[in-house]
Amino acid sequence: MGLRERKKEKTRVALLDAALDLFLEQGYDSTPIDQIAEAVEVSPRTFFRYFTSKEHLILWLHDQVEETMLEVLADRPADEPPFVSMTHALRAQLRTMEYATPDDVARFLKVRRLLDTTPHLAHSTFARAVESERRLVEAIAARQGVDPYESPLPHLVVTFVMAAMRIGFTCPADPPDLQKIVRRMEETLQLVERSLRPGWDT
Amino acid sequence: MGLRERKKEKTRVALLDAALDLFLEQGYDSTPIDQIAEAVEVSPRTFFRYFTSKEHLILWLHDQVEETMLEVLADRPADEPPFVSMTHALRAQLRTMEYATPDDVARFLKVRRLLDTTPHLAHSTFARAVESERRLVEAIAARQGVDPYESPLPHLVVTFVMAAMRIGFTCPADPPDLQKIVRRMEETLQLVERSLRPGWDT
DNA sequence: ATCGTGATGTCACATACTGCCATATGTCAG
DNA sequence: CTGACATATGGCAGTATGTGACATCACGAT
Repeated sequence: MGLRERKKEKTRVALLDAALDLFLEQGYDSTPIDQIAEAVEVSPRTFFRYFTSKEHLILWLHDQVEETMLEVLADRPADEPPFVSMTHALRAQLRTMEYATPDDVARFLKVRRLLDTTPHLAHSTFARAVESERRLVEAIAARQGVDPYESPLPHLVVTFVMAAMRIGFTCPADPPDLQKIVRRMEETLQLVERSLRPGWDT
Repeated sequence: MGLRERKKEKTRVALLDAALDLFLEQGYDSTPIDQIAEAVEVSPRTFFRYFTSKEHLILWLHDQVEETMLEVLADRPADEPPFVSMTHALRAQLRTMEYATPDDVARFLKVRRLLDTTPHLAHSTFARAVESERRLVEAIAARQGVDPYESPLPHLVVTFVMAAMRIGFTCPADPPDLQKIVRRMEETLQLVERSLRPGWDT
């Protein structure tokens, strides 16, 4: 990896970390872009070349999650029942979270805490989650060769599985503990699996 | 109802209708607030006294839906299984949509068409939907006397039922036909009911 | 008729973003 | 090592969203 790319990556992480700390310290709305740019000694104009908007700072981690889930989904055998594939994709993500680096864990928890105090950001996050689910639906529908806007089944499969993630994420972080969040997601997923009638998705 | 209130209501609807027509004509992003205010001969500052933001124009109808669902939920007998109460709340909403006034139907379909061409607005709408679900979860949890952040059950109940609404809403409106949308929501809800194992929510 | 309350308009202002062009810096070929 | 190219960055000007403060006007109760 060239010097250029490394430098860019460094700037991106620096902007993210500076922003998270400033947000937690003095509030999201009270932190202008200029201040974030100032903290990492970068022009405000440059900020928008790394993140399309202020919100995007918060959604960026989320985008990474979506990406890995789509990759796992693509690697599952094509003849596997879609619900099972989805549970695998979610569990792979849970494992990724369990074994994340301390820095990543810290960032995740900072975002999590921020969402508790800034409803607007929570909304954006859920909006992005819905968007992710739409892409997952399309992936599953494509694999089955059905039109996702004709059959509701792919949509239901995704909704049922992702419910576990959303519910686990919603429980208040007090104190913030990633392991606890992951465990709750796993428990909820098992509850969903138990609640469904065998063969419901055929 | 006094003249004052009637006038306010008239202004609100005028702003909404003018905005929807302008948005559909020339696009959401290309329509500044000033133009909407100009169209109903009101100062831009006044616009923000009726709608907290440009997005709020689109979310306003949605807020009405949430309100009626919460009311229906509150009227259901306390000993009814929560999942059944939720299905009643949703079906009440479906009936409201079926028998809406032509003006309301037109507004609904305009919003629906707008969401197809403006992803950003679709995101906001879904974010608001998640927020509504949160309030429904709290209502159901309160009725059962459980902490919604301890037990995942109220959350699952709401997610499962509202999935039908979301999926029905998502199908493309081509041509826009409210009856078709309502029918699709009802079908999906029945599919959800069939997919769940009896007694799953106890 | 009049007075108080609430709706509206006007102005000033902070902040989020965007386009444009000049400059600086990494990259690669010779 | 050097020059040419590509790309990242900075600065500036401009547009749009949203907010606070204050004056003015219209409705409504007495």
